[in-house]
Amino acid sequence: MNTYDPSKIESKWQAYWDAHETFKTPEKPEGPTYYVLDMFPYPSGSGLHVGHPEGYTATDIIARAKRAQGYSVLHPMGWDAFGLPAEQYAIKTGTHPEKTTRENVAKFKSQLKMLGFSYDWTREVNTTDPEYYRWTQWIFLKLYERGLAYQAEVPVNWCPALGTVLANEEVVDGVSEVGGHPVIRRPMRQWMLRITEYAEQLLDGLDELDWPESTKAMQRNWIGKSVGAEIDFAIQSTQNTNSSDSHSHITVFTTRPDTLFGATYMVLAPEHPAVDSLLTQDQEADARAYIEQAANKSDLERQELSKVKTGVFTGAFAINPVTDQPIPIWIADYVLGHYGTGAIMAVPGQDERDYEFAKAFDLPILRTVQPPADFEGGAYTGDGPAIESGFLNGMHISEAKEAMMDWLEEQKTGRRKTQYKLRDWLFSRQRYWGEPFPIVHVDGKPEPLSPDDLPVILPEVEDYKPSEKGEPPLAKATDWVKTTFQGQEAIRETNTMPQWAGSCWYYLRYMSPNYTKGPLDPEAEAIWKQVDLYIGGAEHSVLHLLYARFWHKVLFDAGVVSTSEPFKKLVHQGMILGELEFTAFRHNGEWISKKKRDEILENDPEASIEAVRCEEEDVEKRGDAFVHKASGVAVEAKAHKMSKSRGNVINPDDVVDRYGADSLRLYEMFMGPLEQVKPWSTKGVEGVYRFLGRVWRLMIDDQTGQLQSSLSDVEPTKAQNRLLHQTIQKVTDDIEGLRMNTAISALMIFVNEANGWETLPRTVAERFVCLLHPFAPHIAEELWERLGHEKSISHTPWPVVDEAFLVEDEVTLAVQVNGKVRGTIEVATAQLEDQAAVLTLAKDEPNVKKYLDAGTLVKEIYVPGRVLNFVVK
RNA sequence: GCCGCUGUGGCGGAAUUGGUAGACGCGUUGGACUUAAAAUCCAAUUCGAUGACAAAUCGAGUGCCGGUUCGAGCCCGGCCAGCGGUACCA
Repeated sequence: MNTYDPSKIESKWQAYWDAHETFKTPEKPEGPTYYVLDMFPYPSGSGLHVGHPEGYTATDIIARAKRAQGYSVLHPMGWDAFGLPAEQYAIKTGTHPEKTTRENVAKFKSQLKMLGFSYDWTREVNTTDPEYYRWTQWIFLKLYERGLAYQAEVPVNWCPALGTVLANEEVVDGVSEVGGHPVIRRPMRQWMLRITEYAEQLLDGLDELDWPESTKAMQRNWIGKSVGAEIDFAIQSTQNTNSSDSHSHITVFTTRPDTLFGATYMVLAPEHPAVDSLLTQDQEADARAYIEQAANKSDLERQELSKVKTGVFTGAFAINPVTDQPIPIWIADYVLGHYGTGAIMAVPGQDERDYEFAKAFDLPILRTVQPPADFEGGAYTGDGPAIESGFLNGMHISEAKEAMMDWLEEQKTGRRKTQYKLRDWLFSRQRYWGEPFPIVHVDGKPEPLSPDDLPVILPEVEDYKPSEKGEPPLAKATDWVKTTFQGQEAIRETNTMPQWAGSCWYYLRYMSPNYTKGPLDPEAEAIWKQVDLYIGGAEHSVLHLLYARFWHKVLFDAGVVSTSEPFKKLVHQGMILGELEFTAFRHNGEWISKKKRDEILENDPEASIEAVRCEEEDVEKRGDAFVHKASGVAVEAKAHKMSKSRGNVINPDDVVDRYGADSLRLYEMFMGPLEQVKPWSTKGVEGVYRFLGRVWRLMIDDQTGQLQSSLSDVEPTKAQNRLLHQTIQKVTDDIEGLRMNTAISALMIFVNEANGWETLPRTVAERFVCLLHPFAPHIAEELWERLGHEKSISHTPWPVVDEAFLVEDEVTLAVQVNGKVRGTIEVATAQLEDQAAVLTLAKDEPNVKKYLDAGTLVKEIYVPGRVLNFVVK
């Protein structure tokens, strides 16, 4: 083995690491600790795609570098293995999901090992393992005990095709996120978690987190805090309402109490409980028809039809508490039943939606905030002095709000109120492959099991389908369902928990995966506390990350953990797209430009347009666009998402086969910034593969397989030391900042330079290998061994920068005239502070002199060591 | 619409604090080695102009328009485009 052959060295070192438990986490860490975590994968049947190794390589580099820097590192991996695909496969084929899961886990694990990640595999967790989910159930009991888990009959998103209820977050555009099946609303008895109780804390906690701004913004948006007031509107008594159980008043929520004088009508959601009692006889038929219609609309229809406002008058009136005037009460589906009180005061003068509705139904519009003179729109939502508003007149919005809320509270007809968009978490699913609830029902009343009765193990069932009625598959395990509780007959809860449950706390289990007295060992918790760095996809910005924060805060309040947030720093890796593709378009046999195509499609979405894939050599760049050489039309140049149907999927196994794991790792890190979306380039992989070949030949003579004769035990020269230490500094800083692409660039610069050296001092070579090792661990181990070391490089201390070597004798200084560089001068480092000498030197530079002579020197600016600028007129 | 992010060569991207724009890699071109090819190595490569060649010099240039500054890819104001999220949340 003389030339660089990744297939041989990679399997060799993977076997070595396994045999020596090289990456075992110290049980009793000394010195600083570092917990670096990947979002654990759902082990799907299709195996790893190239997106997985991106984040995993980044965390692995951090883990390896931190170990070398003397940290005790916790770097584990596991499986988020409950979930729909295995269950649907079971429904189709009858294969037990446990079997599918076991096989998929084995496949994933071997693929991860193939990439050389330094996980401590002795800490592997699997959410479907009864010894894991017993603690998921235990945490549920904690939630129950603290009043945070309850049952409710709620309208839920029922998906007939999947046979289950979905959380709001799992419904996208009215269809299921998984599979794209239609979803309808239907009331069912469900388990709920009171996440709303933690809304304020979940919001506040974000401020202290080192997370992407976009993710924090999404969570803030999701929690949706609004500060305002509740206002009670009395119902005007009339003889002709049709019900006797009359509501005496209706409460609305508003963020604009300052506009109360402009509230000219009121709107209830069709689901509002007071609707029945308000309808007058002449309005009843119309109103009931409308309510019926609204109830039957799916979410999708409600969204599609939302362009036009619809509604119906109830016949009843409410009294505006500040004007004492009666205002009509309407029903409309633009008011949501589940937000606020399900009723609003409509202020068409200052609210776009109310304005549209008022226009459509000819309701009075009153402006109570003075818009600027040039304002032309309908509703004015900006600031201005209050008008037509009695005691508020002249006040601006914020002042008027306070004054009105004070008045409402004095009158006892309203109160300050904070409202959240966040709703309680629908926590049950009618599925088989999930955690059973530790709950039994005695005479219809839920009873929590004792922690000693855990785990409640998933029973075997004949088939995995839910019943027609929507009963969960577990209901079919009749022997299991029938049980006793404290001597009484009882039936078990047959719902299971959603997939999010297991991932809400897995990062805690890694700290003490075999602990039997609780979800985690308090001693281990005291050591690791929280995740220092968490890397995973942005698609989990809200769901997983919000739910995990919620559970963590509950566990904090319960005294189980000592920190209030689970993930200190969070980074999302960007998606990897397919290779750049050029597409030309043809319409009726004629080549058309991309722009033309868009125009045609806009007028006629059905138009038949042929997309023709072009090779790179058939296109050229002209101006801003790429042009098809043969026809001269602009083509589309785009990297597309990888997909089977497009045929642009890159399989990591193939890349490893051809170039090795080190090249795949290195390439994925070299592509660009971690967080960024980036197109794949197979040529790029070849580039880093060539780099590793150069590294190999820098130290190994590929004729003989021996160490290069240039390698010797000599003292490094000044220049060699400088380059080495520059590289150490750059690589160390860049790893810390997760700038892997520029760290690799620094390694390349080193090798390019060192290739030209007659001798390569051994100490320099060794330290370079140390720097390379987190990125390309296999080749680094092999070179380290060949350099004569017996112990793995993984435990070799990280090279330290010696600043003394970074100092140069001479620096090149740019000399500008009027901000343009006109020449450079060499200045001895010692002389840099001597402004007069530097200026003299600069003025003598021939090209600079030319410009100085052409005008009058009016100003000299010198930033020592940086730049010199002459201003000439 | 609203929120967030991003616009730099033929391509992926550097420029960490306002101080020589284009590091590093890909591609391309030329050369060396070779009977030849592969592999490898060396050199050039933002665009344009001047230059026989070269050295060199000049002009333009970081999505667009304007501003601040001795100096702007970076700061400020106004746009445009793309990506992601969200959408009657009162």
